[in-house]
Parts: sequence; structure tokens; C-alpha cells
Amino acid sequence: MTSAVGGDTQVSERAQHFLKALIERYIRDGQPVGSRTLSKDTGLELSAATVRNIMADLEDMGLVSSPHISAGRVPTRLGYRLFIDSLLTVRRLAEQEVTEMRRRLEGPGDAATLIESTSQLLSGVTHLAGVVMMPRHEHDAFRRIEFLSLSGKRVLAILVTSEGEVHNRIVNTDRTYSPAQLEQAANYLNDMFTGRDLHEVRKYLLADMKTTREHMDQVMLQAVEMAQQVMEAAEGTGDCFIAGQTNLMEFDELANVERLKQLFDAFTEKNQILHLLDRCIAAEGVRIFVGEESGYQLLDDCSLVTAPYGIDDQVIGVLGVIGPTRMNYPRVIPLVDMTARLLTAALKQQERT
Amino acid sequence: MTSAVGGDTQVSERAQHFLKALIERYIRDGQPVGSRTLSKDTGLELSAATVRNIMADLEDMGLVSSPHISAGRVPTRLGYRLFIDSLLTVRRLAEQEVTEMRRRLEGPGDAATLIESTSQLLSGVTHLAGVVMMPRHEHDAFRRIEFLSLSGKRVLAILVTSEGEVHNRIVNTDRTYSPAQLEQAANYLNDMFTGRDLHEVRKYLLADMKTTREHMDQVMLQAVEMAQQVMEAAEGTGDCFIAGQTNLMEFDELANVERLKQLFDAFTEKNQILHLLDRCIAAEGVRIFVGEESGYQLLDDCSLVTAPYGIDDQVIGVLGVIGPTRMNYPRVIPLVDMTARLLTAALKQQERT
DNA sequence: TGTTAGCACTTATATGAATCGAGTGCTAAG
DNA sequence: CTTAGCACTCGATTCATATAAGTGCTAACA
Repeated sequence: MTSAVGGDTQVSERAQHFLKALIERYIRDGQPVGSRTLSKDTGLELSAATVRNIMADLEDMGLVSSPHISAGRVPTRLGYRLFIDSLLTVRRLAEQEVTEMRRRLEGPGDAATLIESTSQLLSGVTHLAGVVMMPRHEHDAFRRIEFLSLSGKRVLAILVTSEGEVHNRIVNTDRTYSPAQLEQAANYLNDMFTGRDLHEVRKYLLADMKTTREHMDQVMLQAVEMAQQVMEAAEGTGDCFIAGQTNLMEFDELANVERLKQLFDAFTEKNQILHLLDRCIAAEGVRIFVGEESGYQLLDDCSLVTAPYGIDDQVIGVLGVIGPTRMNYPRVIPLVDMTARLLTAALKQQERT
Repeated sequence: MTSAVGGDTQVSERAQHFLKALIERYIRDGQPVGSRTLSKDTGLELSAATVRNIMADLEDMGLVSSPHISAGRVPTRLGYRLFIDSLLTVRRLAEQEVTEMRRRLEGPGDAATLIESTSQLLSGVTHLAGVVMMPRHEHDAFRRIEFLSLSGKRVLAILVTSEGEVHNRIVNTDRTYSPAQLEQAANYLNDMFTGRDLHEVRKYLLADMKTTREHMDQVMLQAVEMAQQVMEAAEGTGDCFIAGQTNLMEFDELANVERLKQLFDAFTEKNQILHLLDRCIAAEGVRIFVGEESGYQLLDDCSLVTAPYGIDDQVIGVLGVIGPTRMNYPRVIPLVDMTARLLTAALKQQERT
């Protein structure tokens, strides 16, 4: 997939040095950088003319390009790629910064609010849009189910997982049930399934509904149906939090209303973002999509930096930031990385307490 | 508060007619309308020159103004006010439209999703930003409380209201409790409070915690504390849903990134919006804020059209739309009104089923 | 062979003048 | 009270010109 860098030419040590300088400069200023600027910028004492030659080489290799003939050079997607993969020197975070970040993830925090704070933290420290994928509940364990009859023929089904997540759903039934009946049904399910994997339970229930229909008590049949529905609701909870979208409005390269509308629509839609994050869940450590690499043209001049988080070495979700391709990678990368670690730690601690 | 319309001059019948025409035209095109255009637009056969005189009068009265000397006229806030209060002829909605709207509010719908669909419906039909205030749970009735011990010293408190809303919160306790203890505590609270007003219950609990501290069983004390916390969570749910924010990007008058950022930040913050809506809950029927009338300068060139909704004549919330001052009032007003009625109906029906 | 200086060339951007057009206010006549 | 006419204003458009940044290329140089 990653097409060889323009022909098979090796990028000389020196050329790389200049590419790095160019990108760092471009990230600072946001404007095409010219040969003169660059010749002063790097430590090496080379004249602008020489730099021009080198830049021409870089352009041949597809690492930089100029928006028009009399402008400086701008990194291309490939340029960024090379930069990120082998040139970039990440800045270590100051101890103080880390403490501050950790502080912002403290608090009582049930899972949902923790996730929310995390996305706010991300957007806060990077000044980009922060996004955190909610852990799916598929493989939580069944803890307890309960049915409460509401007015009319409606029953409220409440499911609690071993993680302490509460899911509920109102189910319309075909007749009324007495509290005793409902309690009996709940007891049956609780005895049967407590401690077992949610997804397994659901498969089991679905099978039950099909095969043993005739052998079952009317009440039990309804109970199975209701349980099935509340579990559907629980599994559907897979979602993501996005915070700080408006930060993206600050960047000139995205600052046309047309473009922003598309992006924001995608943010409210969310499922594209969700898909994209899903693809990162396998990766270990920080993963970066530059521009079109994501496969979504709506992120064309945006980059996505992600890192997985979890509990006890088991990855349960992905978080990251979305920003313009021209983002401050050396700073953003460690921030995303650290946030993932802190969230992991916070979840672990929550487990323990 | 509504300052007399520029001096105490009466606005002549004819002038009003022209103001109406002018505003309707301006709503269509979004551009200052000149005397010639207007003279053709109205039924009356008057020359542009005459119209100019009338427009000069309207300007003196502060109902219109011109952005610069050689542009047409634009309605002012006062102009809109007069238009809305006495000139405007609302268009009746087509039967078909109403059916379509009703359809979009059908479905299984627990309260939260119904609210969400409603705000989407609003933004969908008006092409503006739709906002629905969530009903506060303060005065729901206590139905049932339950405690489940999680790993460590954490207890999951679940509260169900008679409306079928489920609220939950994880509480950190100072020691571990056995399932039996927790059940006993829950039973006590359930016996004591079932069917009573949530707000009352909470006040009672708070009082309890202060006064009878020494006379109480350790377990009960903790139970009261936990109940208190989950009820706090329930009351905190007062919130609002906003949908279709991005629709506002389509309007030229808001289409500068600076402005949009402010607006969107307010949308994510929400509490200003919430305050504003709160002020409308008393009003009967549709209520309209034009521009600065809202008191929030961030809505300076926006208008807010709201209507209350409820169950059985009891108002429980407010919904509406936010859009540019130049919005299509004759269409938007009946849409907001109808949405409020439909939501009211839907809630009522949900009650019944 | 790599580096540098010089120079012609390109192009975005800024500036200013000229023109156009929409619309006004005013006056005078009907 | 209405209308026609006219001078005037001011934004928007167009065009030409100048400016500055930056390039590519060539030739000289170490």
C-alpha cells in the first residue's frame, strides 16, 4: 500500500534533515517555506541555492510540493509519513503536565463520565478535536436482570453488568403481568445466566426463542423476549464521545464554512469516525493516519492520531485526536499516548477501589 | 420593555403593508430591498418614489435601516417585532406534512429517544437548529431503589421513577456491605418512599442525614447517603438536546468562522441556552425572541422560537429552534407549534399504552 | 563533483484608478 | 399626495501596475 517513495531513490541523510526542518517550520507558521528561510533555519551553513537543489530533489521524490511556482514548499502526505515514521523527535512531556492531566481524570467517575472527561482532556491539551471510543459491552458479564411493570402493558427491563453498567429499555408486551410473575421470570434468568458473557447469553436467548417456543411457559417466553431486547440496547451502546470540535475552526486550512459543515456533520453522524477508530483497535501504541490514508475523503486534509486503552493489558477501546494534517505531531503524539495510559490507569484504579 | 415604536407616531396602515412586504422579500432573498423592487412587489400600484418616501418614514420610526446609503433597506429588530406581533400571516401546514411529522415521532421510544427524535424533527423541517429541553425529574414519583455491591467498596445505586426513568450512580462507601444488608436497606427505603414526590423525598433524606445521625443504624445511614446521591444524579439530568446545528452554517449572515465558533461553543456549553429556555416555560403558546431580546449577545443576529409542551395540560418542558433573525417566521412558527403539540400527544399516548 | 552567485522568469498579492449599477434624497411639477 | 427627474453616494467589479517572494537554470568556483 505505502507506495515506494518516488522511484526507488534513497533519501540522503542531508535531504532528510532538510525535510525535517521544513516540516517543523511549516507546522509552526502554516505557510509554504522557501529556500532562503530554510537555509537560515537549519544548523548547516548552506546557501539558499543549494537548498533549492535539495528541495527540487525532495519534490521529485514526492515529499514536498509547491502550491504555485513562486511559493515555498509544503510537505505532501508522503512527506509527513516519512517525517512521522523516522524523522520526528517526540518531546517528552513535563512532569508537571502529566500531573495536571492525571488530576483532570480523577473524581468519582462512573465509566461514562470518565470517558467524557477524557475526550475533553484530549481536546483541551492538544487544541484539536478529542475523540474517545466507548468500550463495547458485548463481552461484559451478565450480573442481574430485573423487570418492573409500568402503566399499561409496558414493562421496564433493567440489566446490570458486572462492570456496574446499567442498561434499561421499555418493552411493550402483549398482555399485563403481575409483579410476582415478573419477579419469577427475573429470578429464572438470573439463576441461569449470572456471571456469563453477555454476548453468549444473547446468542443463547435468540436460539431459545426459535427452537423451544412451544415447550415454554408463556411468561418465560415473554421474559426471554424482554431480556433479548434490553441486551440489544446494551450492545448498541458502542459509541464515541467527541469534544472540542470547535477547536478545528481555528485552523486556516479548514476555515471555510463548506468544509467545516462536512466535518461537523460527520461528527454528529459519528459512524464513519467509529469505523475508523475500530480499525485502530488492533494496533499497539500510537497509530497515525495522514490525510486520505484514512480512506475517508472527508478527512482529506486532516490527520488522526490514535492510541488504544484498556484494562490489564486487555484493549477495550481507542482514543485520539482529529486535527489538520499540519498539526504539531511532536507534541500531540506523546499527549495522546499519555492520555491512553492515564485512562488505562484510571480504569484499573476504579476497578480496585 | 418594548419601547414605543420610534417616537409615538402611529404606523399607518399603508406603511405596515409595505413593511410586511419588505420583510417577506428580505426573508426570501436575504438582500437589502430597494424601492423599485418593493413597488413592483406589492399589489398597490405606487411608484418607486412614493415607496421611497414611505421607507424613509419607516426608517425614522426605527423599523428598517440601510446598511449603507446606496443599498436597500433591511428590517431592524423592532421591525421584526412589529411584523411578528401583528403583521405576519402564518401559513397553515399541509395535512400531509403533519402526518409525516407525526410519523417521525412514532416508535418504541423511551422518553430520552423521543426527545432526541423531536429535536431532529425540528431541525429537519425548519432547516435550523432544533432544541428540546429535557423534562426535569424533580417531580416524578419515587418508584423503587436498589443497591448492588460491585468489586471493592463500591455500590451501584439504581433508582427507578414512576415514569419508568432509570437513574444510576456508583457510590464509594467506607466499608463493604453484604448483599443482605443492601437488600434490607433498599427494602426500608422502598417501603418508606414508594409513590412519593422525588424532590420531597430528597429533602427528607437531607434532613435525616443531619438530625438523626446518632440514632441511626450504620447501614441505614449509608443507605440514606447513597439514595441521596443517586437522586442528585436524577435531578441533574435536566439538560437539552440540540440537533442540526450545522444547518446554521448555510446562512450567509452567520457564515463567518469567528461567529460560528462562538455559537457552537455555546451549544456545547448549553447552560446559557438552558437558562433562556427556562424563561419560556411560563409562556403559553409560541414565544419569540428576536436578536438581542434574548439578553445574550451571542444570539445577536439570531432568533429563538419556542413553544412549551407537556402532559395533560401540565407543562413539563420547552422546545424550539434557533436560527438567523432572517428566518421564515410564517413557516417556522406553525412548525414549532405543531411539534410541541405532537410531542405532547406522543407523551400522552406513551402514558396510556 | 558539490556549492554558490547571479539572473531571468513566474505568480500571488497589494494598490489604485476607472467604471458600473443600484439605490437614495430632494425638488419641482402634476 | 403622488410622481418624474436628477444629482449624488457608495459598494462592487474590473483592469493595470507594482511589489515581493521564490523558483530554475547557468556558469563560475573550490
